[in-house]
Amino acid sequence: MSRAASNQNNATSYHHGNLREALLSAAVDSIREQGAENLSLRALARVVGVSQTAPYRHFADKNGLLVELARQTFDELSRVTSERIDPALNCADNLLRAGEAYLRYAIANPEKYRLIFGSSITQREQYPQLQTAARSAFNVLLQLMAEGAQRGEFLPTEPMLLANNCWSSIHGFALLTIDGVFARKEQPLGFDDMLRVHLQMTLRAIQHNPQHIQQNLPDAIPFSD
Amino acid sequence: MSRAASNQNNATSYHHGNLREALLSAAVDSIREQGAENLSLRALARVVGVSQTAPYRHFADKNGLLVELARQTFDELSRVTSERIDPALNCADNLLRAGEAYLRYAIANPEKYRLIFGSSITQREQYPQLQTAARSAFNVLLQLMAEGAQRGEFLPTEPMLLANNCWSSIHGFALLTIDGVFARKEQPLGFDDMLRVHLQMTLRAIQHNPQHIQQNLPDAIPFSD
DNA sequence: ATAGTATGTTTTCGGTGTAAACATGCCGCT
DNA sequence: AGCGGCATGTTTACACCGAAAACATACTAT
Repeated sequence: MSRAASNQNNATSYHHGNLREALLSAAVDSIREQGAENLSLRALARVVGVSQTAPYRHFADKNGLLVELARQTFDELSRVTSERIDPALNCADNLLRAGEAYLRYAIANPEKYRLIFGSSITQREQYPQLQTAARSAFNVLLQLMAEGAQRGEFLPTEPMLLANNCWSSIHGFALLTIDGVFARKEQPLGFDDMLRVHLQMTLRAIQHNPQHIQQNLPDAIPFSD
Repeated sequence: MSRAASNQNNATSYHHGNLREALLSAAVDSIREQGAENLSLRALARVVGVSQTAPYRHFADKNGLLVELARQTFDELSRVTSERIDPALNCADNLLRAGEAYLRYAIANPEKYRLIFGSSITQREQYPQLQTAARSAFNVLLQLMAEGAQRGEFLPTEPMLLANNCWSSIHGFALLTIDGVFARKEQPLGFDDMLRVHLQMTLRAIQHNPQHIQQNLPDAIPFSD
């Protein structure tokens, strides 16, 4: 609010006043439209109305800008998932709720989701902020697994193994959906039902008590006979 | 063998004689080393020893070359998975076998695997050969699901829903592994065991009879107590 | 008021994809 | 055998990109 707001969009001023945020915002628009692969710093500069090298005052290079976007995306993922976890509910339901939030975020923001996992960003290991944000997002899941295992809802094994499985399953579903790989016209269900069925099966993979399975399944998975 | 072989590597000949295959081979090397994002047609031409626009005689554009590589990769995936399916075995075991072959191929060829799903290739819908190859690979899984459901090994629901779940789970695991996202030093198991545990859980998600679950699990999933 | 510094610009380099016009030489037909 | 057409490769050219270096501007703290 202090300086940036007082100066933003003043066409005659030499200093933009808000360039960093303006670039990030334009970058989000750009990757939404053409993907992170096609992001051009020069094009961003043009959109924002600034010289082609001005972005380098705010980001070491193109990769640096992408890293910042990815960091924000991990934080948003942490938020939407942890928001849906309610300590009053059991872990199975919390997994379904957080999983659905995760998938809906990924599918609503496909290019941002691709960005945080894809290979557009290089040398991730050199950006500790990025590692930290990613780890925080994973910890939401890991903690849920630990609690579920402890409470006997999930298999009594290492929470890391449970988390790896859940994350793989949900991550894979997100990407296959985003990439349009599921042949939509051949699907027996609409997308919302598909999503819930997938999450139910994902839960089933790690649930401990078979009677839970018998109780839960018929609600969500349509049987053929 | 006919003309290409008789003329290959003749340094003095104007015509390369083998350019298409030489480019594809060089492209595989290149994406193995630097990823598909960094593939440069000009660099390929240089490696092969040909002018920078010669590749355009064999591929409409860079995307066309990548599409051909992707098509080959899908075919290889179809082969390695279907090779491991043995009609004499039950469907659960066949899923574990084919799943392991799929994962090992993906992990041994990370850049090729990324290529076939990532966004390096654009306008996939314009390449029917690519769609066909992808569909063939998926059909290996889909047919296994149909048989498993019919035999009562898997949940009695639409094979497509079973296949979506398995594929998501295995695909997600492959990508998280390839992308180095699993924090390796925090894993309680070595990679081979991690892989088998994941496949067991993936199977568990769709297995019908709880007693199968009780039988199968202790073999592969280490319990904490 | 002014010095220092953060920010933005100009210029320049080497790299890329790819279109257009041109050169070469293999293959089939007479 | 010779010749013409066509597949294949080359030259040249253009517009774009990331990024480094030297320079210009104006905000901020003293």
